[in-house]
Amino acid sequence: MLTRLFSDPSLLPDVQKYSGWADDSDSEDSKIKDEDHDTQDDMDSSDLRGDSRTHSEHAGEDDEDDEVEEEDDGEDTEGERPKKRGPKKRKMTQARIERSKMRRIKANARERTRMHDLNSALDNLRKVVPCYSKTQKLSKIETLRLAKNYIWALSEILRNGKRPDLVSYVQTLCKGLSQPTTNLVAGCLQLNSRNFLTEQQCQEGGRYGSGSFSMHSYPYQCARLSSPHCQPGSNSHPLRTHGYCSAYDSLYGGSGSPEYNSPEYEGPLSPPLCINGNFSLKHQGSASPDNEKGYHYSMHYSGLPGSRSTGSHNLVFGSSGARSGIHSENVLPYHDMHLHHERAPVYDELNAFFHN
DNA sequence: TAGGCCATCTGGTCCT
DNA sequence: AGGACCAGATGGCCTA
Repeated sequence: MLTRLFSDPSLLPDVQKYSGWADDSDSEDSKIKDEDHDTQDDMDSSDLRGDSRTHSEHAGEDDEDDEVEEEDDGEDTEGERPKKRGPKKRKMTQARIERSKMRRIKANARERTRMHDLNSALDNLRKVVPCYSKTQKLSKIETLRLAKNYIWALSEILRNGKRPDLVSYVQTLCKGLSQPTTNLVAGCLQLNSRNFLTEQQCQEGGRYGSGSFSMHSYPYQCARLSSPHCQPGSNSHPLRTHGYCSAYDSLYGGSGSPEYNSPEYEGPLSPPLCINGNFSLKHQGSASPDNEKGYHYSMHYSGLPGSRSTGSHNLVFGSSGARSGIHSENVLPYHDMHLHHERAPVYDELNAFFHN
């Protein structure tokens, strides 16, 4: 058991702590370590963790050490006080202490991997919201807020069946975001944040600074920046020379700037939008656990008014690609869209739809 | 230096 | 019984 633990890197931090490997002498860890070494023989569980043990710790004990400690200190004799109920305290033998430590070590390792999984899922989310940078990541809370706003914005687009104006689109995206994140989104969408700050954000502006926005200050780029059209210097647009590619422009075919309306611009969607409601994520060949799980996201807009049929055009939004006229094979999974930078046919349809 | 963000540990609770 | 999930505590790192 111990051999397996020591050979498992994920368990090392705890193993180090409980084995006295940690060299941070005044840390909490070392306190626990010292206690362990000082009072192992007659130590109660509270010596190990500072309070009572959990039920699971009781549960892990064998019959071999079911010695029961003397009930309190003899105060409740002769019926002066009712006898305490519940399981009697068991003496902490050396073996029990060791088992307790091992349970804690394993639980810590599980918790670490759980949090790592959560963080990798959050990283995947960062890649599909409008602002993505490997170098300067959005914080967790801002990622969630932006994702919520983005979903809402896309839902509104589908519900209304028409493209919103840039300002309201960005306003939706930035609702509830901090000023720095608002600036970042503005950077991605090529807007000066002063142009679209909500009234509330303007009132709160003092918290985050002047509200001014500098393209040069935030190296955020859209998820599809590696596309030739998003590469710095790929054309003369000053924003592009700084490496920015507008998600809005990608989505709407470049309405934000006249030059983007030129036919040769084939800016890809960023982040990916899948019209038939199925959104598949395949990841790059990492060994992340997410890969093995084969995420498949489904978004159903059928409940939204007008989402089934949007009037003058023939697009029907629903979970069934066959019914919608957009076949599922026409929709590249996220992996393909991000790695190969090819336009899926559905993008043309989408752009045509928004250009009507 | 204060505040924000994050990773980790920990104990409690719930579920299978 | 053991694992998943959660929230609180703590300390480190970074930035304005």
